[in-house]
Amino acid sequence: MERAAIKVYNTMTRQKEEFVPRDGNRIGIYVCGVTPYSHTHLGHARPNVIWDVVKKFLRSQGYETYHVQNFTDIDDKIIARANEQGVAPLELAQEFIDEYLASMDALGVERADVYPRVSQHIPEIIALVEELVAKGYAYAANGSVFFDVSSFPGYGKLSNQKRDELLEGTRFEVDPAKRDAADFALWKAAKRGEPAWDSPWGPGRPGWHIECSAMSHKYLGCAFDFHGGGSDLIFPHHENEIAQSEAATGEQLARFWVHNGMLNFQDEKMSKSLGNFVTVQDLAKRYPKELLRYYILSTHYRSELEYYEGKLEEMSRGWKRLNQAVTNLEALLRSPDLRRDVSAEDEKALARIGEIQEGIVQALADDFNTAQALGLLFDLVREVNAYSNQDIQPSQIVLEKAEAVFQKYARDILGIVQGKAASGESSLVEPLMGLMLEIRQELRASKNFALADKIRDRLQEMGVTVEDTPRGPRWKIEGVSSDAEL
RNA sequence: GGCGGCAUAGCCAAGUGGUAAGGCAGAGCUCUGCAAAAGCUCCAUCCCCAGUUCGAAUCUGGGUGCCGCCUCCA
Repeated sequence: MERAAIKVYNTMTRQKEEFVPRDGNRIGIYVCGVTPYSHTHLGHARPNVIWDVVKKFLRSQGYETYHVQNFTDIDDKIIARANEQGVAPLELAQEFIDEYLASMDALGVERADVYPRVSQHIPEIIALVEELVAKGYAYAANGSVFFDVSSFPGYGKLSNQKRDELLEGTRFEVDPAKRDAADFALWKAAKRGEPAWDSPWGPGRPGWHIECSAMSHKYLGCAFDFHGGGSDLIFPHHENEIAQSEAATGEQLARFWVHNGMLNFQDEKMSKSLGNFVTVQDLAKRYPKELLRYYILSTHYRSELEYYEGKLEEMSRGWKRLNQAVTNLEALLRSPDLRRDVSAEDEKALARIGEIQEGIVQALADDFNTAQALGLLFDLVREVNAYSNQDIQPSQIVLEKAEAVFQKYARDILGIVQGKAASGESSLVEPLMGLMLEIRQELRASKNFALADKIRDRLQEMGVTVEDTPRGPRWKIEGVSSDAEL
């Protein structure tokens, strides 16, 4: 198949670069996951939905993807919270991991290929720390091991930080065991009451960044294709990962660094520590997942995205029009008397649909510009609605072509249009509605509008909308094909 | 204090040198028994100043404002 040239913005070089996979068709992706000590919120949903779309798009272009996402299930915050609640830290982590995965399912996000956890990779982590010590990049002190930042010349290359200026204006207390304040822990000596593992330096546990170096290397090797995460991870997390990994292997950690913008709530970053979050579980109960994705994808992934109460309701108006267009198109496609030929007018329509499709591919290939793709999808909405409203009978060929574009991009890749209404559902509804509308048509024909309107009103009260179109009446039940009603 | 990023209509949001996509809201119109849906038309010169250029929202310099990171964070 013909592939579009894919360009991706690389945080490392601060520009868009053409992307070619490391190994032919196979694309290795590592996206930083979460520290599961609290609820999964909308801010977490963003990178997941974005990468879900990226993966699906890349596959539609004929690539294979291998996606790794970690869980940092050993961490100060987990331990602190577990102690508060009197449960085991790993138990607490498991609880939030379950919620996290359920949240992603609720958003229609495809699972990663592997979800490695720190607690299950202690030997790999210890081996990596030992290697760094042996190579002179790290030193042990008081049962802990620190990375010696001065030993790695490239330190700061991702975030553009200068080592001398790093500590200016910092607000935290420096561990006295460190030789330099900028050094960071690879291994932390155990304190009482904390989970600990045996190591060459005594009982302890991994520092924050080391797990990503150990696990990305285990599952993806060196210089894998994409390393992703929120822009808040650029420093220190990703900078430190680079130092650890590249010092140990002598090779590049990842080829493309892809960072998504923050999701703001009332002009502030939504985050667990600020407590200003809305959980995915809660949102998924209130809104269809396709609407949530539509909202997230309506802005380019590198920009900030604003959330506020009522935002989804605002978004839903346009989103409904898109969905309705697809639903109507599919209903029309089922009607028996479509033209099978292709007129000169049809050729023009086919050409326009083809242009739109090509535009969507180009938009997604250009740094995954979902916002632009959405705009094009609305062009298609208008095209299709206008075409279907013509006096002449529409051509099946044209409708099928448009439907295929909606199916592939709006449904399969972006996931912003609801699935086809479950056909054959509820045995009686179809024929009963058919009968009802048939009678109502007869009432209208005999100008008994009062009764005809009463039927329509009463049905509306029950949640069934009836629309009289030039091609006969049409009915729909709100949210019939969704998990939640709007 | 250091390092990034952003600033486009009432709101949201694409567009990185060639004369402003798209969505929501608003106004008018068409279709319609009515309603709904849909379609059509209208609705901005791109934070400010100074440059470069035949030509800039797009490049350069200087302002102003906002956000993120430098502490856990997607």
